[in-house]
Parts: sequence; structure tokens; C-alpha cells
Amino acid sequence: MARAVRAARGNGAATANQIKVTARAQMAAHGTAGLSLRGIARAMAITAPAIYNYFPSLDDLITALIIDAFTSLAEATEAAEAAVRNQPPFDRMMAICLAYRQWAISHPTDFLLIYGNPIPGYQAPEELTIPLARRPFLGLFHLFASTFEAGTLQIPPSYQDLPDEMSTAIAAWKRSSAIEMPDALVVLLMSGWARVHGAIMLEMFHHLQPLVGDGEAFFVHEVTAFAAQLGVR
Amino acid sequence: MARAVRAARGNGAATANQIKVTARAQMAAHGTAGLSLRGIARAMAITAPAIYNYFPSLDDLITALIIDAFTSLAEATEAAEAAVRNQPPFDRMMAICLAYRQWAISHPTDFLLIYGNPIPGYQAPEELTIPLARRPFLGLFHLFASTFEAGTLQIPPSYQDLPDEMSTAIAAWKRSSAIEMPDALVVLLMSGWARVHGAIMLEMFHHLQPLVGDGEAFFVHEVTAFAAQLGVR
DNA sequence: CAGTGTAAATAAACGCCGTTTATTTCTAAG
DNA sequence: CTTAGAAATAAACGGCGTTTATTTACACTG
Repeated sequence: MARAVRAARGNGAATANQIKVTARAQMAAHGTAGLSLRGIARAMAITAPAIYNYFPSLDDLITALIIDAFTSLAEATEAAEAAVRNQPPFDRMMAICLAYRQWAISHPTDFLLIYGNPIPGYQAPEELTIPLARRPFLGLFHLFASTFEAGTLQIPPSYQDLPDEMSTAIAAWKRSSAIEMPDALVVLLMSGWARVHGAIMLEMFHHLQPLVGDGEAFFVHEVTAFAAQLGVR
Repeated sequence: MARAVRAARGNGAATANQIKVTARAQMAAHGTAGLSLRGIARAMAITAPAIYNYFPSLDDLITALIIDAFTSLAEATEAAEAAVRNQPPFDRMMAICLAYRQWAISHPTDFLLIYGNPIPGYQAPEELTIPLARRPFLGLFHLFASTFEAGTLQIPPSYQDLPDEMSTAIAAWKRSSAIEMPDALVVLLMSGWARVHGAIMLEMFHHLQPLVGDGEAFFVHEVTAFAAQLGVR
């Protein structure tokens, strides 16, 4: 019955969803830190306190938006991976990376919400976001591990032996996460992520285009060069 | 005489400088978007409107902070470069890149101010910031060009031929900037910047440390691998 | 069908914010 | 000693997140 009553005026979950939609539009217009409850309320033709019926505070709304963003990103990379599951490793790697960039470019606000400057007053509940932050990359981890095991990924000489500071940290991470792969593969994954992430950030803030023009062309070229360096075909 | 009067109460440029110092402290505490004139005034034990005697608006204060940040970053890389001017290309490259990271890590607020999310209401005066944004990288451009000309930098196979979208854009950029170097070198510079920038961003938001531990060790390793790929010693 | 419980919306208020205006303070020059 | 003018202030405007108290409007009950 609570459910039936809920459907009466505010239409329950539908309204909560529309608040999030409006919030995303607000962030797209004024930046992630430009989000305002009163602005959302104005755009929805309601009063600001009404939003408190659906989210206890602005922070909880932001948390919901972050969860949605991570989930959306993960679904994008997972869908891309599923579509090329039986193709060569290179195609799978490219598909995942391209999906990552494509999502970032078409959802810049959500991307900056999860990977850009934190919103001033906001404090993320870590126990909630850590597993979320990991999910978009699970596919890449498995791809790297399986491709290496199949012998179609060669670790470049530069990554053969690593400084002790990194080896000990990687050992600890492998223990805690129960993922088993050569240390060099972990470092190569971080290196690849840094390249991909950096390229997207530079493109997003227009540091890339004045020099090399098309961001996607540069991105594809970078991923191709990275794969070539690993001998992944 | 205006100068003498200025020195009377507010102490002129000294006060303007202290406003900027306080503003940086505020940004460090509450994020770049958490800057507030009233907060600065409170910390300085003056009233908010008094700040308008030194900066016409919050935006102008932000612009001044951005100019300072770019200048400080450029001075850091230039100083690092000057200190190793007569050493091998690898050492010079490493010095510049390390200075870039070191500055970013020790001035995270300023780094995010110039390379992170824009502050909600703020609009940067482009004609002012474009040359500023270029300065920190001039050293690297010259280093790459001269090292290539000396024959001690080999362009990797993956960068030998580039897609047309990029070649035409690079041609246009070279025309407008009057810098002459092979297209591949421009792309390699952007690739290197993306790697460096991405690694710093990931470290800054603690995405790196859980896996590889020490951010600096990873960074040094990445630059070393990049140099090795180019045959730069 | 009237009465009641309750979710959801509102109005009003509090202390923040950037900014403008008018006013006061204080120093230095004449 | 007077006065010009820079620099600080007080007061106010509209907007912000949030809380409190109140009203609205619907679904169920008797």
C-alpha cells in the first residue's frame, strides 16, 4: 500500500529518476560542481525541499549519480567486449578501449564526475565506490591474463624487471584481490590505463585537437601502437 | 603618488599577493571549485568587498591564480632543464618529466586548476591562457627536435605513417605555430604527454597506488620505458 | 460516503555565497 | 589644518543547501 500511495503524486521511483536526469542536465550545463538542488527544482517546476523526499541530501543524489555513471561505463565496456568475444585479442582490446573513450566523450559530465575533480563539499562513501570503480576494467584484466597465458602477448624488455617499491606493492595487491598474473602485466595495465586516460583527459579539455586534430584517430593510433608494442594481434 | 597612497593601509601589491596566497590555501582545503571570496576575507580578517579593491571579481582572481600556476609550472620545468642542459638526452627528458610530476604532486590544487575540471561560473580568457599553456612544453619540443636531428631518437615503426586525419591537422598546426619537425614527432610528444598526464591524474586521485604502490617509481619507470622505445639515451 | 492516515509538496526561515552601493576611515599631499 | 582620494566597511540583493512546520491530496477503512 505504501507503494500504491507512493504512486499517487510524486510517482515514486519515476520522480527520483527524473531528478537524476535533470541533475545530469544541470551538471552538463554548469559543470559537476555547478550542481544545485534549487536549480534542479526550478527546472522541474517544483520546490527544492521536495527533492528531500527522494534523496536525503545533495550528497546522496551525487552518490546515486556516481553509481549510475560507473555502472553505465561498465555496461558500455562489457557490451563492447561481448560483441567481439570470439575475435582476435587485438580486436577485443581495441573494442574495450574504444568503448571506454566513446563513453567518456559522449558522457563527459559523468566521466568527470567519477574521474575528475571532486565536488567541493562531497565525500564519497569508499566502501561503495571501490568495487564499482573496479568493474569497468575486469574485462581488460582477464583479456590481458588470458592473452598472456596463450603466449600471444609478449612483455616488452622495459617491463621485464621492476623496481622493488613496485614489486612489493603489487604482491600485496595480488594477495588482497586474489588475482594472479605476472607483476609486469599489472604494470602494463596501469601504463595502458594511464595512456588511455591521459589521452581522453587531454582531448576533453581541448589540449589535443589543436595539434593532432581528431581525438578518435589519435586514440585509435595510440591503442594500436600499444598493442604492437606487446605483440598483440 | 598613487603608489605612495597605495602603500598606506592595504599595502598595495603585497595585499593582492596575500589574497592569492589565502585563495590557494582555500582551494587546497575545499577544492578548486570551493573557492569563495567571503572565505578568503574571513581568513584574512577583512570583509569580502575589500577584495574588490584588488581584483574586480572572483573570476579575475581565478585568472590571476591560473597565470601564476602556469608560470610556476613553466619555471619548474625550465629550471630542471637548465640544471641538466649538458647531459645526455635521456637525463634531460627525465629531468623535465620529473619536474612536471613533482610540481603537480606538490601543487595539486594549482595543477587541477589548470588541467582539471573548470570552475563552474568561470570562463578563461583564451587569448591570455593559450601562450601560457604552451610555455611549460617548449623545452620538451626543442629537446625532441634536436635529439631527432642528432640522430639519437628513432621514430618507432608504429609512428612511421599516420592516418590522414592527423597529418592534415598537424600540417595546419605547424603552419600556424612556425615549428618544424616530423609529424611523427608531434604525435610522439602528444603520446608522451598523455602518458605522463594520465599517470599523474591517476596518482592524484589514488587510482594508481592500490596497485603499484609508489607513484614516483611507476612514473620513472614509464618515462624510462618511453625513452627506451625511442632509443633515447 | 465520510473519516483518517500518510506520503509528498510547500512556505518560511537560517546562514552561507558573489556582488553592488553608499558610507566611513585614514593617510598623504598642499 | 585642510582636503583629496584610496581603502575599508555596512547594508542590501538574489541565490545557494538545508531544516522545520504546515498544507495538500490521495488511498484505505468503517
